[in-house]
Amino acid sequence: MSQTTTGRRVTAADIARSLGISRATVGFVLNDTPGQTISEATRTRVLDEARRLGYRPHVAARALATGRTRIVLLVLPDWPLDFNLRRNIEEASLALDEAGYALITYTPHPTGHSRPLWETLQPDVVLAMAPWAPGQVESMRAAGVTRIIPDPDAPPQAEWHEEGPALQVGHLASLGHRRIAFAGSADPRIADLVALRRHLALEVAAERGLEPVPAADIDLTDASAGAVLAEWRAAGVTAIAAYNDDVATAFVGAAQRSGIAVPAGLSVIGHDDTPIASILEPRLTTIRVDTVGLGRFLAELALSAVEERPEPSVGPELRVALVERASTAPPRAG
Amino acid sequence: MSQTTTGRRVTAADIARSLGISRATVGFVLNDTPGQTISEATRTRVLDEARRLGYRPHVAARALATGRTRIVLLVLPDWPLDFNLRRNIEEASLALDEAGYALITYTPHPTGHSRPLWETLQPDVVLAMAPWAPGQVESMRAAGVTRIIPDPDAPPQAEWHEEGPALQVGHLASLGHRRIAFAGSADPRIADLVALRRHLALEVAAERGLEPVPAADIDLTDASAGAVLAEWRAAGVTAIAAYNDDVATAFVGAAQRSGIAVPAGLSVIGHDDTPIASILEPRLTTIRVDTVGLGRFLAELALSAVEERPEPSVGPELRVALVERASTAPPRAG
DNA sequence: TTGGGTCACTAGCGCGCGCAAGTCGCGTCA
DNA sequence: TGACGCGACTTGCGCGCGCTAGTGACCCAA
Repeated sequence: MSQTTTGRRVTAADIARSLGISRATVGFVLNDTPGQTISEATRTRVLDEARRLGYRPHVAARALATGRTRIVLLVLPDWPLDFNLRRNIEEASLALDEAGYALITYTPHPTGHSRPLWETLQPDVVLAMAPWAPGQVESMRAAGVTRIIPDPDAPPQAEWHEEGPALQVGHLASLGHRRIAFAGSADPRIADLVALRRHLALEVAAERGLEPVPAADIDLTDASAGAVLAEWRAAGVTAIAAYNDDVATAFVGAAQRSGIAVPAGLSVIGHDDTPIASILEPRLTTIRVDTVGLGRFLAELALSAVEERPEPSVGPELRVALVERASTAPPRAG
Repeated sequence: MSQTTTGRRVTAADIARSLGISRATVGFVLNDTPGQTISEATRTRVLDEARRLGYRPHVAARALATGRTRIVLLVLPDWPLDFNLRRNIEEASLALDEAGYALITYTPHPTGHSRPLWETLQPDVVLAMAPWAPGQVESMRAAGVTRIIPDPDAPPQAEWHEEGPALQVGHLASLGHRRIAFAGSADPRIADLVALRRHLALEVAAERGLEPVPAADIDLTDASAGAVLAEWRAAGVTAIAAYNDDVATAFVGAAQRSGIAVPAGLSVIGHDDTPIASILEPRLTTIRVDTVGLGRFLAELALSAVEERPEPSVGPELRVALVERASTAPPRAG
């Protein structure tokens, strides 16, 4: 028996009426309200009746009464959602769900004129993975959103968890490579992240006293990897650190097409450990990121904002890790 | 001056108080309530004051009062969101926004145990692009969702707007090709759509009295297109109709790698007219789908459900169109 | 016997909004 | 002159829920 039978939705008042008790009692039981003592008998009667009637709290009514919507809005950049990000979001969604919050993802489009979702949804928290664009913060504030992450008032701090490039370069260097190149993607939507990883790679190379790292961004949709590779080979490059596994794949393909064996003649290391990395021949050495941990961290961040407790610190389990496979090897002697 | 100044949110009552009029009048003005006569003077005073105070209606309160959330939930399959689909959604979102509805997209994940979004959001309409999975409909009904599209009670009807394969085969046949192959994608997530397009292609070929169409699904992540192509060539295939532009691209690449010129030695036609189609060399002949029209149609479908008016019929502008470029040509004589 | 202190509840307000029903003054027409 | 219609409002309820401020009944110590 549920609301479909009666046509009207089942409310807490229905439960109370059907049991001959007050609405407040029902509310206390259903919410486990602290500071209220309810006899075990009543408690189970309420719970059973709620189940029997198919009761579902009315979210709008609850939102009106509490002043919170229990919605977390995750603003995504206009990227192609890569494998990791998707798992990430899913994990965050799961963790938030357990805490009674719904995670909704949203990609504002520059050309679209539709009202941003934070106006229509009035979420408790708005979360983004990249810095806010100008105007967004004002728009959110005007819409009544008070909890915004990253905090627009805080000084810009170091990007999260970007230790992959250091691991890539470190690994290649420890194998004995001296001339390493960094390969990015030319997709304009991820330009910031590409630039960041490139910067970090160059930095680490300099610290380790390697020769200057040449860098180039390739277009995955054309054959530009081949041309870049030829250039780099001419310049004596023996290893490539790629922005992600897709870019790495493009270079492995280009190498094979020009008769260069991987890893004997060229080492390539990817980033993200996407499924393709372990399928490819040779299997890709890459950087694994802890998507599950990252997702939970994201959820924790949102919850800490809405429940006003201190921000979680990045745990050690969020660290990235090197996954050594078959696409890297010491440079050919001589 | 807005609610950020006072700390509390601005309500319609604030406007009324500040103007010395009743809350109802404010409501009538703000909603353009039909059947109410409001003097022009009062109307502008209310509107001005609302703007001055930075009034935003409280969505939860409105939802509680009206019984509708003005949310449309679009359930997406676990596909990689291709270019067209994204444009599609964006257009639908825009059209719905104009009508005062918010479009939220959601991908239920089989492994995720989080509550489906239709339970937490209580949307007015739930919309999907593919048939419902078992259990989903029950879950939605239990959550109180009454408007479900496609209607689970209606007999399964022909899929929307799938005329692309017929156009592909028709075009190739009219160029003089007699042995045409259909190339699908092996991605399991889009297996249904691939199967549908394959089926339609075979059907049209049979109708046109062509020789039986060989078909194969390739994995875009490996080199399987090359092997398939070799086989087809041996069987006398002169043209390929591809599931989408990506698959077409894979075959163009495979052909070039084995020294077959496109379109002189092999015709390839794609589907979707993604950006890559016009960039590739040779530029891809493909099928353009009216994403904008389709998006508006989707929005119209949702609105018709929520406002209980008849479903829109598919307009002629939603038809697919052949985009003739450089990857198809008559077969080589002899 | 009385006062105080649990325990297990109930009465009822407030959240912000939509809207049905009522009010009041003013012109119009028989 | 009174009935009536109409424009321009106001009064007030209800949506479903959370939760504060009670209210009895019962027990126990003084």
